[in-house]
Amino acid sequence: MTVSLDQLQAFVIAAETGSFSAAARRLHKAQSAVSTQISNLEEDLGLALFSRAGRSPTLTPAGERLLLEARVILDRREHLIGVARSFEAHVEQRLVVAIDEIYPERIMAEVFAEFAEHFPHVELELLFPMMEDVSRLVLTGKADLGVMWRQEILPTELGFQTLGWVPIKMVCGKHHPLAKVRVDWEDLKRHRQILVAAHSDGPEKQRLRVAPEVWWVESHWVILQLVRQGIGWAFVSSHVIEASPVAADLVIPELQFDDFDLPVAVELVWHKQRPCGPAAKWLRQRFAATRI
Amino acid sequence: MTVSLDQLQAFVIAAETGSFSAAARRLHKAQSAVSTQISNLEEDLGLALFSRAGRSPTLTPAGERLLLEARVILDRREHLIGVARSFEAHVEQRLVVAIDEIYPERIMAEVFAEFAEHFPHVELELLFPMMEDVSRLVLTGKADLGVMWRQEILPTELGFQTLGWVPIKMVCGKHHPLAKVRVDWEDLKRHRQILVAAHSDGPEKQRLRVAPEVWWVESHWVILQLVRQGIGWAFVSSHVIEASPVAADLVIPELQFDDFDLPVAVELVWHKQRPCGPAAKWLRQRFAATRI
DNA sequence: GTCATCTATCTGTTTTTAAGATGGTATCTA
DNA sequence: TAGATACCATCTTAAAAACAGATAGATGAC
Repeated sequence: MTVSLDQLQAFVIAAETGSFSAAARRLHKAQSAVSTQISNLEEDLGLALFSRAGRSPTLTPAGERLLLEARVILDRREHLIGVARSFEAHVEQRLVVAIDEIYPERIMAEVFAEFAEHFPHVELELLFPMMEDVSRLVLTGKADLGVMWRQEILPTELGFQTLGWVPIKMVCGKHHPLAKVRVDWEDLKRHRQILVAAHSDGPEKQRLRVAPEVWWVESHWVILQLVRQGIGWAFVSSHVIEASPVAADLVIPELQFDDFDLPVAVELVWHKQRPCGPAAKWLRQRFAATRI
Repeated sequence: MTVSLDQLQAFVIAAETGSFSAAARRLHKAQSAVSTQISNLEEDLGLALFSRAGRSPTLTPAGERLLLEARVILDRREHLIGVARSFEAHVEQRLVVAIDEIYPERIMAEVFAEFAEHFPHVELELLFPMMEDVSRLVLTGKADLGVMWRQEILPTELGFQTLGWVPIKMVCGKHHPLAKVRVDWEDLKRHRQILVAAHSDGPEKQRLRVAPEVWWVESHWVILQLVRQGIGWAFVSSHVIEASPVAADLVIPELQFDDFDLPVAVELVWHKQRPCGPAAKWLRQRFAATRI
């Protein structure tokens, strides 16, 4: 005879309830069944799991230790069944989501925390490319879903939906010449602008370009580091500025022209022809339900 | 009906052999048994594990995935049984070994590699205290076994056995005044000696003291760093010097007096009254079998 | 002491599992 | 193309295991 899952189940429940009878009740079996199962298990293992001295059985040291192992095995069975159910429901084995850094991290974390609960068996890959790179990844099938800035021209193969608007602020370093003046449009043109760089070369890349002199940087966080050093000014979404460790050294100057806080639309993007599995569908709805 | 270990076993073996019949032979069962077990498992999980199109069954994508899970579960069963056997054999759950740094690391690594194979279920804690601290740990029960320098006065509660002799060399930095001369005993007294520091204050601590001016340092590796800087000279076991990343900057000067390479005896130490379990016994024998 | 509750064990029954036999199918060879 | 071989599914029957129910002994609460 060999250690079976039923034996382990009886063992674990008995250890939890502290009584074979109670375990039998919880398992909808007769008390004798549980009693013999545990007895058999003990014989198989060659040691006593419970001490039957008193009224109710108590775990021996070996029992304590093996209880941990038994729980692991039973958990793994649940896990296996969960994975099987995912297959049954045609849940994706793997989901790749590309998200622009302008999407607020806090909300993202909430969404994916829930996702992990609903789809514990889906392997998730999160990419953080820049701007148009998101749509490129979705277009080429390297990502299943994308979250990105609204683009004027989006390939027709892609479906999209607006998630909300992220306010964009002009930001510069504490000691930058623009830090202390009311800035007008011409002032911006006179200083170096630091822009988000994307791998792909599209018209979108230039949309926020104001100054003739620009640097391209592939990370918002690095941009803020550069801005802090006084190397130039930049348009950055406010939540990135707030969450930045260098926020204290940054200034959001007053603007002379019509209160520029250009809200940028954030879009959810997917490929129309590629069918969405349940996990992707759920994510789409969840993202859409959370207005920024 | 529920997923059972026998089913998983049949599944895994069938996947490994690529044939239900072969799996049946390996399991010493009839082919029909394996066939129905896998069939039942598939029904339980609600999906096909194998595709029966061709001559021999091949895993479906779901089968591939679930094979990993099944293997984990079966491995954990083996593990559980292993832990149980340890209890049966009264193997220690946990073993604490205190080892002086002068014991050669390479040998130590070999010994514990073998130990891990023989006693995969024993939780091991390795401590590296200095000199007499080893015997203190063994004496107070904080360690089960100790490996240390021979001490002149060892508490009578401790049993011990010599493992071998480690040659001790006098070492100094490349630019130290002693580096270029034939050193005599009086020379040593004139320069700062760097000694191994122990937490406990015993006579042993002073045994290797030669110079009036000394520093105490609790790590051989740090001692060599200091020696390299020319801060002083030290007695250090040669394997520590050789294994040191700063070996190139160190010098072992010629000695004028009777070829000092004071071999220090390395002892295995245990507490006489505390009974040794199988794991400790094995370790003692293994250490003793390996002469340094 | 009495009562309620627990566990171990026995007994007969039910369920599950295994083996053996059979038939159908794919693959290889002559 | 026919035959041989190895494979899997299925059916039937026999063996084994698991189960419920009953009972007896033990423990702790009152």
